[in-house]
Amino acid sequence: MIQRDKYHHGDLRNALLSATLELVREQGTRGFSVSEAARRAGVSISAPYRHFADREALLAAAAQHAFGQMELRFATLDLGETLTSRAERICTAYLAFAQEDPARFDVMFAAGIDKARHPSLLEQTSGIQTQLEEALAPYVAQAEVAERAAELWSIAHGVATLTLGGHLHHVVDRSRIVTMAASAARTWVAGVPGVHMH
Amino acid sequence: MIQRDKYHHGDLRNALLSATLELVREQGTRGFSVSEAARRAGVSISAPYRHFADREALLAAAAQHAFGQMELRFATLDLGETLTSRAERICTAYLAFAQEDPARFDVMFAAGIDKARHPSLLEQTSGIQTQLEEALAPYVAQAEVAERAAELWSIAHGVATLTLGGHLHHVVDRSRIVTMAASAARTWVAGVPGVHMH
DNA sequence: TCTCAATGTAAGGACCTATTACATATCTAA
DNA sequence: TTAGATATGTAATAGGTCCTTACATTGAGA
Repeated sequence: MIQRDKYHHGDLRNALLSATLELVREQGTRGFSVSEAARRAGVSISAPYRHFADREALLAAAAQHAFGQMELRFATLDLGETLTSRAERICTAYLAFAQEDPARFDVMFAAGIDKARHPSLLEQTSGIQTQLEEALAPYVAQAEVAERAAELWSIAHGVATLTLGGHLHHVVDRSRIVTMAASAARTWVAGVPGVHMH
Repeated sequence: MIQRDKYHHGDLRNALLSATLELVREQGTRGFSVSEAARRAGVSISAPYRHFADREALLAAAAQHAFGQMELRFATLDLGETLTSRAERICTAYLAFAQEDPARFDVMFAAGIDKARHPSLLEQTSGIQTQLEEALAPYVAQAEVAERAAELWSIAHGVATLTLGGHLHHVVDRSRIVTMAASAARTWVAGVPGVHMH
């Protein structure tokens, strides 16, 4: 909630992005509404439409920002110098990113945004994929880097989404989820053939 | 769309479940509405509320039905007699299940259903987990069966959700997704320690 | 200083959820 | 057979959402 005595907000676009994440945090992606975001930013219900074409565009912008954060996270991650450490740290970092703010992760992957209408999201998806490929490149045959990166991503993404969905709650203790993710990555690495040390 | 000249529908509950899946298929989980489902079933807008407490309850019932189908699928799956074949076939079957009707899969995992309000979904989740554990049990140390099953599930789920989200589109050719899923499973199995043959 | 583009508001149409009061059909037991 | 009682439908309505259109205000540059 921002104090606003002026007619113009000053930074409505960002205020709406914040409110969006806040709302998703409180009520889930479906609970989010443009009206409520406007209300929290202290402007009229129609003001957001000056900045975003429609409800989905606002969600997409929030997702875009979140993808940027994820990319930054990976870019500044200490990967280590073995395939095992890299796979493990990527998996655990991915999971941590999801767990430290589930709403942000949901906006990226579970908000039902139509990618055909927001192709920039798919470009950012490619960005993540590229980062993974670069991390694996030194340890994996050139011809299969892309698919191997996708495999690793799938493992990380699977653990993250099943956990956030609550589907592993009865299986793996909350405190052990991270070690399970690392274990999955380690186990997978052990099966990756290659001349380089693992 | 069902012909109905009588005052009572006769099988409204099931008609609504069908309409729900049909709508999600056409317009996504967000595009679905109770009103439209009622319209397609040929009843008044308030009729569905005789059978389902609210919109979410209808979605949850559809999800429950879908979970049943998945369980049946796994129950009738030829697993083979090696850990490799089992992991591979589970992964590819999971992916096939998701791809042959993405809407059904989305209702299960991406409809934003509050599991606290619909705990039966989490029980069915446990059912799936149990099936996976039983498939792995002969090949994996007793103490780690649960976590290993969760790892395998994560791989399968990760490939399925990333694919349906379109995030692997630029990476892995549509026709190769299935082989990639199998590859991920195989690679993982190679890292699973155990006295039994793989 | 004046003007214009950007950014806000107000009002309204179309749709959705969910509730309440009422209508009709079906089932059960005397 | 028939009279409730119960299940399942409708109509009407309140309140919320999305988004558009017409109008208001402001700030920044000519």
